[in-house]
Amino acid sequence: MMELTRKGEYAIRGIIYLAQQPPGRVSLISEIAAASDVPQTFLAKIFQSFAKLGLVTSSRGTGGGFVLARPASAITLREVVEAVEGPILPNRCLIGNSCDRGGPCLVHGVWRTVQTEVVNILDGVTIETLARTRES
Amino acid sequence: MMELTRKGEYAIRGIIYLAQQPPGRVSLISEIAAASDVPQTFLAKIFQSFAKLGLVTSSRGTGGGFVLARPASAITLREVVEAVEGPILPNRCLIGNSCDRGGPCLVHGVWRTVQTEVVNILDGVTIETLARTRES
DNA sequence: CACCTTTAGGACCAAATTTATCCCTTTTAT
DNA sequence: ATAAAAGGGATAAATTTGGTCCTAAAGGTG
Repeated sequence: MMELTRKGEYAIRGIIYLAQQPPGRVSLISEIAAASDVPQTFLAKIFQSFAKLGLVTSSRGTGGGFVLARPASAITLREVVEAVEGPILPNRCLIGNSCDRGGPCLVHGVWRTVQTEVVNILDGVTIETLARTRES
Repeated sequence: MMELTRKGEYAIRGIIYLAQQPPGRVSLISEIAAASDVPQTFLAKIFQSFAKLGLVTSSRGTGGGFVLARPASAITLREVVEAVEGPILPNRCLIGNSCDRGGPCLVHGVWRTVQTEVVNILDGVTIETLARTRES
């Protein structure tokens, strides 16, 4: 359970690739897709999300492509994951605290703890850190 | 992301109901389903899994039904969740450490941390605790 | 034994989600 | 103009989710 989907994996691979380019260097979606080993059209959708959320800057036409909108050290893994997978919510009842069935559910507190922990971990990892990691 | 499915929710509701019964009291699947507000045939499958894993004891025929196989204090939320949702694996690459694409993936360590944290949280909560919780 | 009750297990199915692909539009540089 | 790129919508196959249904097996009871 709790699995990241392909979309999430692709998103991470793609943005790490961008972070590994020389600062300011514009990358084509075709280039990122090839390097990250991700279907190009699918990755294009992912980067559209990134652009809408302000994680990357896109430009069209000749010489266009994608660049990080902020330093990689200012983009967290949480932002990247949530950009394509939505908010980290281990249980539906955490949305608006609506557990239904009369009264809050008994596991509410546990899931809130899980959510907080996972968010903290992912917030503590930047794309810069990942881009520099050699292994592990 | 990371959402528990209905199956997981139903599993938790069902086993908490069992834990709230007087010790040794046998419950019918129809009774548990009605009380937990879960489709009966679906819950039956869930309790089959519980029985196979030794979380509950089942008996057939007149007077049959389900009882906890151990004290509720000795059944963790993790066991219940994993019984129906499979192991807690935030990323596929944690299965056998096979990240593919030549070399371990850069996020491997992060996902392992997430996995460990979540497992620890869920291992720290017993069904007895949940059964006694009034709210939150 | 015959019959009823209850779980076990397999087959099946509809809906939702995932994992894409395709095509046309818009923007921009030359 | 034209070519190069991303933007955005429609579509679709595959997989997963969320069930249902039917028959079998096991265990009591008269």
